[in-house]
Amino acid sequence: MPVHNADVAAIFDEIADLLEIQGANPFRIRAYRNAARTVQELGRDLRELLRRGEDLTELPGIGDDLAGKIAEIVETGGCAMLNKLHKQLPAALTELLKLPGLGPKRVKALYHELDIHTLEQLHRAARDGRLRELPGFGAKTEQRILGALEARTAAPRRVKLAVAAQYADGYRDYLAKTPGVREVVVAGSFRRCRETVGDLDILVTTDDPARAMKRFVSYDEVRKVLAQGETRATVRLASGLQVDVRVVEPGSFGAALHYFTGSKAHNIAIRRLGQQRGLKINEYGVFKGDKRIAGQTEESVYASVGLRYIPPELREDRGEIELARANKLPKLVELADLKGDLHAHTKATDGHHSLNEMALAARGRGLRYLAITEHSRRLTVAHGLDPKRLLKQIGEIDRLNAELDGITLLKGIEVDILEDGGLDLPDYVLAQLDLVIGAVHSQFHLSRARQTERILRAMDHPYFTILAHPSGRLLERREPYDVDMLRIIRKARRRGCFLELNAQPERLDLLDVHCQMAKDEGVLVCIDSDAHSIGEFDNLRYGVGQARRGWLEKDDVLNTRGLAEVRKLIGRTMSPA
DNA sequence: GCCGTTTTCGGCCCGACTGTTTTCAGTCG
Repeated sequence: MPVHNADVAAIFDEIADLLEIQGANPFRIRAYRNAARTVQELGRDLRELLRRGEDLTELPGIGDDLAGKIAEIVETGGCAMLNKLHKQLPAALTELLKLPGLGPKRVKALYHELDIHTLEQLHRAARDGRLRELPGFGAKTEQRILGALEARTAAPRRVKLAVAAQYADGYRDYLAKTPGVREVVVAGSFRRCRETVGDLDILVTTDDPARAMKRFVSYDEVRKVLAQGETRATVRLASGLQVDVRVVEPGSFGAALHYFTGSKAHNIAIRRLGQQRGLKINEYGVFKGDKRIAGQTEESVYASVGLRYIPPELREDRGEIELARANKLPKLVELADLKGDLHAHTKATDGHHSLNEMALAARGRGLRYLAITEHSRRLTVAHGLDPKRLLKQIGEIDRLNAELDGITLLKGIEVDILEDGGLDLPDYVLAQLDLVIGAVHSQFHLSRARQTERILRAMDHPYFTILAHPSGRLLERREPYDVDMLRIIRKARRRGCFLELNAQPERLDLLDVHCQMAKDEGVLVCIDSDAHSIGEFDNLRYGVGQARRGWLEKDDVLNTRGLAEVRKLIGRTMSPA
């Protein structure tokens, strides 16, 4: 079985868990966790890096020891150190750590005092009232563990960004109406535009903290108050979503917003910079001794450590701090930069609105061009178009364009890439289109080599313009297929094709790390709604968020250009080689 | 275990809330 980056990360995380239960040096534990994160988010395959003989110690947080362990895991699939730990502690203990209220100290106590090392044993002991006898445990802790065990299968862990937005907007508006409240901002991974969020983090500044806190916990969607203090509280909504609120006085707004936006890794890096300058940075401000020298705005926090303001989407400690110091941060693309959308469907296939309705809706969003790209015949569930129906639509688009004012429809197709890399429609039809989007909708489980060859071959087709949703993942439902993205991106550069960043909330595909890779290789990305109805043009905002997480600037995005230039760029790829 | 505009050794971010205590450890973000 090939070893993936995620497998290496899982091993490092398990080592960290077990070391934690053993009470090892916390900084050593953190080193394993940092390495797991680095590997997970790398965007390039460790197998490839090793094969090319690249030096893994160049990666942040990877030194000689961890580089050696990565090589060992990639080669053998296992890790001697983890095996050794398994001889000392049962592997299942790491499952216990995932329960709320159970950290390393308590898990250690459970194991040594009660010989508990599985969830089943824990469940039995909690029911029998044996947990409360342990030092550091009590009746409440026992109840909490029991509750967590019994609710375990319920409530999905993370929700898609677009779903979180529905809850976030309502809660924010409700809090903003509280007397005394000045600002309400949804921070956390939501503000950083992560594709999924685990909870909502809301920051409130107010002159009357007690009143704001009281109002927070009495929101009508609150099912349970999990914690409540004077400045911080946590609730669970009826939907299962967890929401944290933090209340600070207005003078701390910037520092609190920075702290509450994260990411954790970014915050740690910033605080370390502060420390080096003799400053202490916390959620109340930046302090020199007892004196607050910054914190009213986020800009002031960054300035205190000699940095330019860093947009939330970049705050992942992936190199943004070094660029901010050198004043070389990218000027990220914005929603208003988009001039068109190159992927949409109508009711001719699986969409819900007509050509005209889609055109008017797109124009209403300020777009100047919209490509109609139906599915092709092979996708029968979507009522995909055969040559005859596609030719008919081409005629309809030509007629409609003659009438439309302020927007132009482009003629396209989202054609299936067949298993052998061929396209699902004949050349004589594709030749009549403005653009051809190729998409993988079947055979997701081919080997890496075959899947990559399949896509590369499709991209060699003279009419191929854009690769749709390049990884194929569906959040929470389907993992990305195994492909060599760097080869695909380099092929796109040679062929003059483009990669789509599909803005559907469950896709958000191109992934952020691959956006960066495309940018580095000089390949333009196209942010498309893939709208199946007039409301789905809203999704472009999530596509832009993802692009920003991928460091893309206006010039890195194909459809920030006007129609004439886009025609020129896509026309170049359409001419048969 | 990593790392270096003070360092190849000695550091490594910082604070709130809960429950079990009777001054604080553990957990969480």
